[in-house]
Amino acid sequence: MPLVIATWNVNSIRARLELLLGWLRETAPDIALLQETKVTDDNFPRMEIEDLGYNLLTHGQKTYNGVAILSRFPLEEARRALPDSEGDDQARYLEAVASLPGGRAVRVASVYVPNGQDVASEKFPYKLRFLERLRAHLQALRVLEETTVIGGDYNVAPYADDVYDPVHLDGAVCYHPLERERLRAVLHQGYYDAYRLSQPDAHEYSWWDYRAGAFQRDQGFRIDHLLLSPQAADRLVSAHIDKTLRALDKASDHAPVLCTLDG
DNA sequence: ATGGTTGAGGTTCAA
Repeated sequence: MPLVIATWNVNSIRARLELLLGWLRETAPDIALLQETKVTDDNFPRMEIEDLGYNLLTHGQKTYNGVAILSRFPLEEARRALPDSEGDDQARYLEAVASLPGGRAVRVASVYVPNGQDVASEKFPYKLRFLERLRAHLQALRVLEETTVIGGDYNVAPYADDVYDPVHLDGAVCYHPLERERLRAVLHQGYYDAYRLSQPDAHEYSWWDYRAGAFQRDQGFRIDHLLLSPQAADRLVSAHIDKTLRALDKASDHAPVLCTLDG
């Protein structure tokens, strides 16, 4: 039975609820990893999502950030922050183990890497530190040799093929050499970018600015990723970006990214 | 063109 796992920065779960519910009904991912829910856990629209057959874990805060995991399978071992997060109260990481039929399991996480705002702002070094903490945690997970899918808005385009104008954008936030290096450090220790593994030569993006007609001009960045452990990469069938969601009215500025694993 | 748009929530900040 194929297993479909998606990541999507919804840019407010409440503003996007009708779009999300329609997408869940039509696309029916087995597991959906959501970011920028922008709501505290007590105000999360649980019932509408649970009514579609999903188990739900949330980790949110007021106004900003917030992550969630939706799963057709039971979720266990929830973790709501990266290790060494003392002094960081931003809701950006949620991890759990989904128990699949037949005694199998997949560890998943929904991560919302800080945007960084501007290379000169104090938010940029916070972004770099967050990426390093993420790298260290994924290194620790790797020794478990599990099927693991870390999905999210990484706010980093790793390579030149992942932005619309790599020459002009070099050094810009989300395509600065220091953050590309930090994301690649995650990849180099043995995690695989599902989309790039499935589509080595494609030029598609997952985020387009709301402003200046960026989507119509296809001036985007591929910053939303599904990172696979070697055991998950072994099972990868395909991956794609669902750009149709970005074209709808009341769209998020991000499109969902999906992968299919076999077995 | 330091503009442009969206969301939350409050008279601006973050993306």
